[in-house]
Amino acid sequence: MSSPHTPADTTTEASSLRMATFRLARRLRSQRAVDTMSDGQFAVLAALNVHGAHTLGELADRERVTAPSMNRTVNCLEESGYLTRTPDETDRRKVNIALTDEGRAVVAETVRRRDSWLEQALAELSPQQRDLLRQAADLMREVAAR
Amino acid sequence: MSSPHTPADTTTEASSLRMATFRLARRLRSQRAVDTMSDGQFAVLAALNVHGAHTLGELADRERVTAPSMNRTVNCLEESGYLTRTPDETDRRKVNIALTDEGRAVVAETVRRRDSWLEQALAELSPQQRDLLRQAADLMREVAAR
DNA sequence: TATTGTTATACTCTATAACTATA
DNA sequence: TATAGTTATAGAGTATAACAATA
Repeated sequence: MSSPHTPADTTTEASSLRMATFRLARRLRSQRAVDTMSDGQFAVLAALNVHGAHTLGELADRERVTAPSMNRTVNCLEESGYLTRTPDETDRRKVNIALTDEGRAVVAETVRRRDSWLEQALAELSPQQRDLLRQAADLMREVAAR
Repeated sequence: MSSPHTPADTTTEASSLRMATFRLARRLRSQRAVDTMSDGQFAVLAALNVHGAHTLGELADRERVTAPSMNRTVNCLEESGYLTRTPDETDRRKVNIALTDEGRAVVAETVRRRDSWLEQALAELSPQQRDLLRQAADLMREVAAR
């Protein structure tokens, strides 16, 4: 047992990493209040930017949302001119979704803006600490892919 | 420039950590699909559990939501019997919000359930890798507190 | 008949504005 | 008059169910 007002045993390895992850994620999310795009919208543009064109179903699976939800998000991004829908040549039920040049530009700008706060925070750490976080990021991706 | 379908320079230190953090946070969040409580509701119970009683405004500030939003969340948790509202003795405009025994129990149970997936994932890593993540969690908390 | 995408509709969470009670 | 909390109402995002088009 610890002090009177901290009765929870939040000291396990997993709890510590879970709480740290949620806290940093929340902090990063609050930092992007400057731009108007939602997390979900940006995640779609980022996925298209990194992995190339997707069908609607592929995007929905990747982002773990339903097809109607993804459809709404894609509609919004299409209206904004950030992506295009093109019927698939070989299977005309499918729709290929791809970034426009403007979409690519908005990804680059959003990444730049979102990362600037984190870059400043990392700059205050030692080279050893930054290297540790770099390795940790790889492990976190590995764990998340499980 | 890199390969044709990966035009973004998402390879900076900050981008890598940001993406890994969001990805792991999303994975952890999806893993708690078994319980009915939302992230926001659980965060309130966890804050009360760790830091003791709060007023409504303090909870809203801590969770970075508006007072009406927090009010709704607190209403829901009060109906479920997880917390109590008590008018403040010295300033009767304020309301002190505190966990019930049932609230404390549900925090402990939820933490246990949410962490079990992560514990299994961590068990597949080497002791060195787990130690690295332990240190990284401390650094992430430090960065988030900035 | 199965699959892909879309539309219709409802629910949850959050926000702003307006209101009540107390300082 | 200012502050803490609450209520009223609206907007964003997500879900399930139903539908259309194609394989």
